[in-house]
Amino acid sequence: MKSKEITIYDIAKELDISPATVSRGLRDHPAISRKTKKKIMDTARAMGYRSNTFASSLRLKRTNTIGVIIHRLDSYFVATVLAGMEKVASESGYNLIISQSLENTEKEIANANTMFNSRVDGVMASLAYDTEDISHFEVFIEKKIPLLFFDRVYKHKDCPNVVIDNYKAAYEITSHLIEQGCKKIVHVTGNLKRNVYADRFEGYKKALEDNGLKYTDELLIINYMDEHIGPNVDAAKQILAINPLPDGAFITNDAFAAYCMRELKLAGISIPKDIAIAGFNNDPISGLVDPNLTTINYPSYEMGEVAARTLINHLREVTDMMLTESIVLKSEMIIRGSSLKKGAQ
Amino acid sequence: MKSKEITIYDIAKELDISPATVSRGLRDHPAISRKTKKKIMDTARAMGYRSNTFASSLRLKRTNTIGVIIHRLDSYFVATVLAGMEKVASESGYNLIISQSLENTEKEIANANTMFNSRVDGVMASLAYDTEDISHFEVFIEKKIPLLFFDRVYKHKDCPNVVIDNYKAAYEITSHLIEQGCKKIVHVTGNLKRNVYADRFEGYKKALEDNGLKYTDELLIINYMDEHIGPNVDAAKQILAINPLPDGAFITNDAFAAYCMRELKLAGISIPKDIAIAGFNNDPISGLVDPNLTTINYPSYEMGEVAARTLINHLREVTDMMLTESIVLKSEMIIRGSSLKKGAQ
DNA sequence: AATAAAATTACAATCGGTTGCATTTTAAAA
DNA sequence: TTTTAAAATGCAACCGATTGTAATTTTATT
Repeated sequence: MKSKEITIYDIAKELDISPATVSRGLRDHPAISRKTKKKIMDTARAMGYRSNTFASSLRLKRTNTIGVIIHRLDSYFVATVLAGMEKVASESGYNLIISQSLENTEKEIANANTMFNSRVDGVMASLAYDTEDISHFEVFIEKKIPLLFFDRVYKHKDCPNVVIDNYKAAYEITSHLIEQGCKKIVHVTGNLKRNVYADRFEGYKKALEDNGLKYTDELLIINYMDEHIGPNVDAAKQILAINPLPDGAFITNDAFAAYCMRELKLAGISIPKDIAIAGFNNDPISGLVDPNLTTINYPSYEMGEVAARTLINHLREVTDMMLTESIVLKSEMIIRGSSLKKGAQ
Repeated sequence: MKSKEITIYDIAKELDISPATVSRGLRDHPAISRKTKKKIMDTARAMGYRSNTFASSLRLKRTNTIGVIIHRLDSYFVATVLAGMEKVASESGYNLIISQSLENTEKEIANANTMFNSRVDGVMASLAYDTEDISHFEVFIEKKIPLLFFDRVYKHKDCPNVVIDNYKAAYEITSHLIEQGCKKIVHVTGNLKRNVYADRFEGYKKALEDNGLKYTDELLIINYMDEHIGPNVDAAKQILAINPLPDGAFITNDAFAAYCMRELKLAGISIPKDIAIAGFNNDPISGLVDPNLTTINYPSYEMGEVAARTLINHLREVTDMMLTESIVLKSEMIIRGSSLKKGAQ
């Protein structure tokens, strides 16, 4: 004998008014008098009424739900972005539906379809490792469902994106390594088709060039960049295989850099004396490894907040996000022991 | 001119049959002939039909959505649990709505209400740091919406929980410290009202007792256990303030333990020689700090999978989870350098 | 070919909230 | 008191899928 669900019809009957008035009263419609509104509100509370979102969504064609597609939940960076998004969304009365592609394009396509069928009001996405064709996102654009990319973005005229200046950050941190005396800096990074890695690579190369250092392909180590394959030794091994040994390494992920550092240390390399290391993200791990890791502070929580706020404001027609091409957040270098060949500053 | 949404009525008109047949055809109802079904399916695909979930939910009183309430997304442990949940849920056609309490009971209450109003089919929750009264969850129980707790659980006759044996794990790791020669072991942990911390505390005390060591309140350091307050030095300071200095520490969170280790090392303490350290969770950080941290492997991803599977099977009436009181997952100790006073094994 | 049985398909009500427009009530003006 | 305007409320259709029951068609049986 489950307690029956209360509807506006029940409230209407109770107060002997029409359901339409109840509906308007509950939504604070101006055509309803103060007095009636109060009666309705009170009765609704007393009877334990809760609005049926489906009936409402069915009528209004809105869900107050935002879909988020990310590559994986269990990454410090992603979890932090999500935390920021969730905060803003929940403050604004939106629910978040989150799904992970696990770096797999097939799954990303499936997720996009699920979101589409769930009729989310908007979508925030960060692409999987090797997604190139984004036609699975076209459905949103066609149906005018706002779509926004963050971090791993795709430049599309109908999709704003929220990013940091990866090029500049990479340029800056590479320059720092050079300034510390590095002459041969390897770059460990991910799939160069992804904007984040491509931009960092360009920044890195430009810094070398501007400082009279020559870039050769030998210096580029492409890696899967997965924090979760556990102690990854491949990259470290590849570094060690280079002859003569590099004296600097710019690794585009702190967790990954931490694993490399461990392997290098095990191989008897001294950091930063033999090789100076710089990471990316300002993962908490960067402050815990020995020596502490020089890195780029990536405002992940803020990125989540900004992305969510931008999308929600657009949904509410507060602002038109389609006027925006991209939002670039501030990032800054954090210099720590792992790169200080010249000794502490 | 946004393309109009296709409904079963459109398909019905196109094929000159009734909407009822279309509905049944799409859901593979046995009363519809093979031939008609095929026609319906093909036309639906051709016309770009997508089912309207609200209309369906309104009718069926189901949402295929599961609510998850956690304390915070940006915690390694939580993110990993969520990853496991998301995997299982998405495989089974369920969406996950995730909201974080940020360790705040007020927000947890608000989240529970949102979930309730969103009419989730079921809920998985891990309690906030100091939630004691769980009456905000009673609505689910009253409305027979299955509710399951994981990790930070609350024993309630209508709510199964998924946990590890915190008592045993703590007993084991404390015994290990003792076996390594520790005579004075401090315990750094969280709010003892939370089962996870209470159970670990009991296991720790029992291990001391069984080995003839005396427990005194001086050895207990209660801390907020937040990985995100950044370099937390309080606990480390408190340890250093104890006279004579302890020779062992069991800290119930790896990230937290890592921060403590850093502070202790800065204070000139040698680990494990002066103080042996043990953590909890098997956070990746445990394998990166120096020395590597002895810890308990907490099967977080598996916990997420198990919790989600249990709830979904219940929703699908495959199994009746209400027959289960709790599911205890295996955990095991991982011995690493931070606790090996007697040298590597 | 006639009839019964089985297999398909259609009708119409339902789920609960929303909203354009019509109607009633109340207040203000004449 | 009557007229008119403004404010408040009600009517009824609609959103799209589902389903019990009735109606129709097909197939099998004699």
